Amino acid sequence: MSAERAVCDCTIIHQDILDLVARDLPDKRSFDHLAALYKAFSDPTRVKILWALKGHALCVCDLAALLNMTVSAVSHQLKTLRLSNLVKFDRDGKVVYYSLADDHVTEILACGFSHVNE
Amino acid sequence: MSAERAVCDCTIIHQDILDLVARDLPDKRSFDHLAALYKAFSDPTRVKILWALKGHALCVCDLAALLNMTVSAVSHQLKTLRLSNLVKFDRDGKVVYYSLADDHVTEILACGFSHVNE
DNA sequence: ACAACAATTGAACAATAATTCAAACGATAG
DNA sequence: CTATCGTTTGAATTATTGTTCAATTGTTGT
Repeated sequence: MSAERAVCDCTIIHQDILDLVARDLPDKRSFDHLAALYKAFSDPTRVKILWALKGHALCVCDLAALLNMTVSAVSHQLKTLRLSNLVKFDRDGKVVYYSLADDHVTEILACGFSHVNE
Repeated sequence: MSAERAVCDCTIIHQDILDLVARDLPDKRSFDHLAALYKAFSDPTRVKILWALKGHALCVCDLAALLNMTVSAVSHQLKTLRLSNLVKFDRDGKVVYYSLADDHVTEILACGFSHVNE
């Protein structure tokens, strides 16, 4: 009775393996971070932006022209990329130049891309 | 006049670099696939599932117990992982065992995880 | 100070997504 | 055949998300 019931109402079939897996499972926070990282890559527009920034720093206007999107839409996406620490920016007068934050971004892009072209 | 207006109403600042970037930009389809791949990894529940399956094949009930979630919720997520070709399953009587589809999944997991623990 | 331009922001809207609940399916055991 | 168990499915609900539009910020040139 009472609220002690587990969420899984099945017979746990492989308790031994479960314990084994659970023992060296990273903590919740790690998984949240990992998922958040992938989420930043999970939109076509954002992936295109990151890909375009791989070689050259570009301004918002360049990206908008390249992707055939409004400056506003691109800027919104750049903000989420900023908050995920995937891009950095440099202001030069009125123009803001975006570039990749570090080499990890390129690596993750390459990693996923090599999977897509199996 | 008329509808020939580009989406970007700014002065295009770096047309030369833009042409350069645009020339060897993969096609739209590639980016869609890439984003879809990352999207499959973009949920904490799914990442946990994939991580747990890294070493051992597990049944739905095991996963539900491990993640402290309902069997239904886990099954729904397994379906999206199936549709993304990230997991495969094997039926043995009433029990369905899930495992990773191929080594790429492990690689992508490792790639992201190494970035999270910079 | 003022106008012009690049970029950002916030509200609004439509589209997606994750979980819950109830019902159904598939396989096994009695 | 019926009951049971593991799993799947569909509808419903709540929460997020990507884009648009209008307004604003920040910088430069006159």
